[in-house]
Amino acid sequence: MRKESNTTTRRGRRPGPNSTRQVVLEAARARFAKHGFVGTTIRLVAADAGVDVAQVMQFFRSKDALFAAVMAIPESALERFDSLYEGPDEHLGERVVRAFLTAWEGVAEESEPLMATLRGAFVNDQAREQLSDFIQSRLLAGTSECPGSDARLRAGLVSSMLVGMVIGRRVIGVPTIVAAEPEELVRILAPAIQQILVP
Amino acid sequence: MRKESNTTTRRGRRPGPNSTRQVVLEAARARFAKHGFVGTTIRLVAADAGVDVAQVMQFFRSKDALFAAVMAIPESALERFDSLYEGPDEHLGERVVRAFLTAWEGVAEESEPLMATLRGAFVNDQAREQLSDFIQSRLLAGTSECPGSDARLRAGLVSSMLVGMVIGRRVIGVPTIVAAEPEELVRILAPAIQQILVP
DNA sequence: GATTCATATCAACACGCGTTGATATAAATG
DNA sequence: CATTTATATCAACGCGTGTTGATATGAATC
Repeated sequence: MRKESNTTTRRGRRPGPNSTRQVVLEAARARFAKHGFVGTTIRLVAADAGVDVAQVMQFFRSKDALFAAVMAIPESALERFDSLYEGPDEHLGERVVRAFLTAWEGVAEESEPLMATLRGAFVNDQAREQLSDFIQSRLLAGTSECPGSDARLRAGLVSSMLVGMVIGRRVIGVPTIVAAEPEELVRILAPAIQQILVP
Repeated sequence: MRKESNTTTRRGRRPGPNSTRQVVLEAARARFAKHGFVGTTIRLVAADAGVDVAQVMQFFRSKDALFAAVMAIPESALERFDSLYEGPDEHLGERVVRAFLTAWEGVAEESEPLMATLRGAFVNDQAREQLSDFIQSRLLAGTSECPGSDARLRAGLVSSMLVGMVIGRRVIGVPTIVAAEPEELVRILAPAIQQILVP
């Protein structure tokens, strides 16, 4: 021990701006969102990022860890659902439908982790649990839960069904649903969702 | 040419009852339904059926062909949706919800191909198309389509959302939705579905 | 009994995957 | 300059996969 000093005396080269790590993460986000967990290979992600394969393993420890880093749902997406119950009750359905549409179809930084989670939920346990939690309790985050009611079930069903709509639009690619304008979806679905949430 | 005879004079051993083929098909159906396309390996199917791996490839030509044979949606499931529009209009929503629940949760012979198609739709193009067709036009099979209306979109949305509910129940495993009784689901969802279908 | 075809078994192939180790370059410190 | 650490590159391993070919057994026909 040359330099007793403190418990931590940093020597040698300092960590850089982690620029390549960021590049890899973005490439992985896009791949996972478009092709799912099994459809995405580390080799492809590395190629997309213009980086060696081993580099990916050095930054993230494994494919699962990389996926976990990708599907961490960003704060902006969560906030979108947190304040949903604030406002007039008669427009709750409309706000909920809009929240789902913009969260899953908005900017890539927000929608890609959600798509990755969605596609991964069929194959990866961590993604399945994350999506389960999201469906189960995200809509309820802003409400006051009264026991003995079926509010939990109703909120879960709404989330589950709207996720189903997103799947029809972004995964299965049902022509009619894909072609529909967001506003048209809101017009059709809002009353039904409203009816489920506030019976 | 020893025996000129007709163009087809069958010689040698006759095809048996294809009993093992049936065993393989059932094993594959169960595997594909529970673990999806990529989660199912030919070796596991063969093991389940107590059969050699090469046997599976001999009966069905490839893994894709085996999957195609599995996910052929059985007639009984289709009929369930064909006659849905017959009956009083004010109970249409209820009938539709019930049809989805029994089709996807009924006897294995009917529900397993549907589950296999559903899980495979995220990874296999053939399954994706099959599910797309199902969502798009199965609910409309019994109705008279008037042009210029959005009946197609509404029916597609209903199917897509109810598939979403099934996913929450059978794939993601959202606790509250899993625990719900089918009758409770009908009670909550039927009015909303009704409202979408007959605006 | 010889032939012909259906059925079954075994061993192997080629491929892509996630992952690892050895090693080279580059930058910041003593 | 020497050392330490961060970053990058190369080549390979072990494994499981779908798929194939050679070959044996069994039953129906001539």
